[in-house]
Amino acid sequence: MSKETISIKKAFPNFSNDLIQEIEANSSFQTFKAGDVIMRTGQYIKNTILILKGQLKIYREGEDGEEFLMYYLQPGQACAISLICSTKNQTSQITAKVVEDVEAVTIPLALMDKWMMNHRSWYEFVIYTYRTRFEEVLEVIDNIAFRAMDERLEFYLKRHAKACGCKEINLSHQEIALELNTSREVVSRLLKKMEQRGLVNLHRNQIELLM
Amino acid sequence: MSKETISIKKAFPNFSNDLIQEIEANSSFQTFKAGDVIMRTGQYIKNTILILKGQLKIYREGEDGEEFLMYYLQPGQACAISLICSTKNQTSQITAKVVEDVEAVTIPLALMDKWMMNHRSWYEFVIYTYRTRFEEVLEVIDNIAFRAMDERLEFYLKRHAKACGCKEINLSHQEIALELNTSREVVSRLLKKMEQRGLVNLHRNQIELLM
DNA sequence: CAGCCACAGTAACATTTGTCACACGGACAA
DNA sequence: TTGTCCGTGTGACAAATGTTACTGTGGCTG
Repeated sequence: MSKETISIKKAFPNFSNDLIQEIEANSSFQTFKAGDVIMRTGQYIKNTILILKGQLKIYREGEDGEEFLMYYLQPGQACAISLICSTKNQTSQITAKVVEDVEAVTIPLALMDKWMMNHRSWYEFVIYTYRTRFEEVLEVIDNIAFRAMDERLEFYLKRHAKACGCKEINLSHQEIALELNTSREVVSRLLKKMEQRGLVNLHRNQIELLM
Repeated sequence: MSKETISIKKAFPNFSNDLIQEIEANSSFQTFKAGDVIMRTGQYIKNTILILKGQLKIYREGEDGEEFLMYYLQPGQACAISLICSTKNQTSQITAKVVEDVEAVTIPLALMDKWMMNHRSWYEFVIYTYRTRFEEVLEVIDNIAFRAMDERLEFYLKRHAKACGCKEINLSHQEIALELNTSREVVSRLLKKMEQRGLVNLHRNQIELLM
């Protein structure tokens, strides 16, 4: 068994052996460096990307270059948007940026439809991806529609901690401000209040979560 | 050809004859009155609903009963959420309320998977629904993330006019405020400004769009 | 007609968020 | 060491939005 097969199996344990063979025969293995932008708003989507290793963030871009974080992609996941856009020659509505170096396989969109019909495990994966991403996006809407910045910041920090699996968040206030589409000063202000409430400890380039 | 067959054919022209026969054999025809709540946050989803006539609005509910409009459903459409939740015994994340009296067919979720495999036109419909709803939700995120209330109000009015196909919007300021999750006074204020800019004419219970 | 009610307008004020200006300290390089 | 960034903290102010309170008006009903 090739090294690649093993890592696909590991990241996507529910895929059938048939499917994994097909993936290997038709996909290309790629790596991306932290900071790379894999997909950009307005670009045509030609491939679906399955993440084997690393981490991506998916965000929406405003007209004046503002960012707005939607969610993270991790090993065993795929970009719902790229799955959705498959049928038509669609342009991407979002931007994907590498957070941690990524290993991935890219699959030509043309195969999507075929696999949906022929591979039960692929079908289930796609439906599952749709569902979970849709739910995630609904949660994002809740946050910006119903909650003020202080709650959103708290939510953001918790989500980040969960994604990286630790309580130390190594981000500058500026970076956080970008992802929440607010300003650094506001983030500093709110973090200071959180520190006073005993929810975090603040260090240079690091926020220690106490929740 | 039964009356029902005709209206399904009309609302869903891309469905194959086979599929329509299956729908008729397995679905139940239902009507709902304006104001009815068809689906509510937290409820289990047992059916998919295909709209034949009328109009629904889908919104998200906040913890304190706030509403937040996501999109409208019209004839020829189905609730993406109900399609998505199909596989698992999922509870609804949204609420659906009837705007104009609705005629619809409801389909047991159990058939979804089967049809996905056996009916190409159903498969395409589902994928198309996913895609368009996802895009719509992304647009909603743009609005609340990047735009101030005045722009959101403008967008809301335009969308509403489009949905009802006319330039006269028969809504009170209070109703609009609910859907945008703001207060009536704010809506009044902004509408007044829009009137001064010559974008609308204001009447009792009616807003006339001049854009 | 009188009374009631929903809708709309508006002033005054509180709160939240965004913006500008500037100060401080650590890290690092010349 | 000195100077230069970068990240952070903070005060002062502006703008947008939420809140409270009150007014007027039209339509409906008893």
